[in-house]
Amino acid sequence: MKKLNVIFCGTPDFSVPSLELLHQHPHINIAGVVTMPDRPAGRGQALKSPPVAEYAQTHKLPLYQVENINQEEKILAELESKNIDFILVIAFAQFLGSRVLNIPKMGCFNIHTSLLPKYRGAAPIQYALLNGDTSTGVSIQKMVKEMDAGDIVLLHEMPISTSETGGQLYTRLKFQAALSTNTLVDCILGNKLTFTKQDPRGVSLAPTLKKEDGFLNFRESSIDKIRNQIRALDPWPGTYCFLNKQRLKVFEIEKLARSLKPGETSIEHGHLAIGALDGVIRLSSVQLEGKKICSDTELLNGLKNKGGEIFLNP
RNA sequence: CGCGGGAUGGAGCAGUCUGGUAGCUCGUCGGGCUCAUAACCCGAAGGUCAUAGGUUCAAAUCCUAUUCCCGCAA
Repeated sequence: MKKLNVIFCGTPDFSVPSLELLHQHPHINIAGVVTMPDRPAGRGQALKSPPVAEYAQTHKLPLYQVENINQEEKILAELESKNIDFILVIAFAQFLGSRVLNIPKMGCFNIHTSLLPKYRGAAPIQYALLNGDTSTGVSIQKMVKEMDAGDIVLLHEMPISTSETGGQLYTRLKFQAALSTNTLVDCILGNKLTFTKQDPRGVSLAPTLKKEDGFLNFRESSIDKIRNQIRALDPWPGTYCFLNKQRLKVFEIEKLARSLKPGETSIEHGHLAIGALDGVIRLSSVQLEGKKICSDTELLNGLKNKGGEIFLNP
């Protein structure tokens, strides 16, 4: 059987297992890997390659690192000349213009980590958890010019456990995405692709999260909302409030059988407690800026100024 | 050299500026009180102050270098 020529577009570690399975597939030839440029990252701001770029370099795949593929005339012309069968896009972080969409004969397929048409956009995993959904999944859509609006080719539903964090779900979806990639390839090779239009009534959006989305507004939130916010945004961007004008990350909370007004705080019995809309929350695992994660009891043991209003807004 | 905080008994911290007996809140162990207790009272153990040099009569503290941890930013 003739090998299919494929271009892979992706950037973070999330994309790597899918690229790996694709690369190892006997009937696939990776004609190109497109990813973001190296960026300064982390403490010290050392230049760092995206994980997909590292994989491509290790396995000597043709690599294109570009800020915006749509503006790279030379690379576009080169890819157009390669007789590409399809393009696979996973967590690429770039929008594909019509010129790119028209490169492959079969079209461009995108792996999206929600059950489309739900949660179109950049942060579907977090939004599923923020909303307390009990299931999510992996969708593969045939890309069109509108973001995540293409016909559905493949759906795989997965249950979400009540205590699952964003990081844990991310990891599970990462490997399911790779399995779905394989299924997609099998469907293409067997000529068994089906295309299902997205139901416009089910569309919802999951726009890119900002740091401020991690701010815990106890005064105006229910306990369930706070709990979902904490697990959805763990490990990124993380959730926080303020303690004596210092940033305090919050990792775990408990419900306390006490009575406090929404926004009111208390530090009795070694508990850092604050009132939410429908009950009292204990911040049982926290981290002060520059410090390590510890329990609220440990934090209070070392705290000198234990009086007054301890939570402040930015 | 992106900005900044930190390393002190088992935990979280103070003490460092201004060098001179190792301190606080807990935990642990022993005892007491109590019907009882996560509560209260009394007592005890436990630290070569991250590492290596230097200054000094004397260094957790001042100087130099190194290692490790973390927040921001990306």
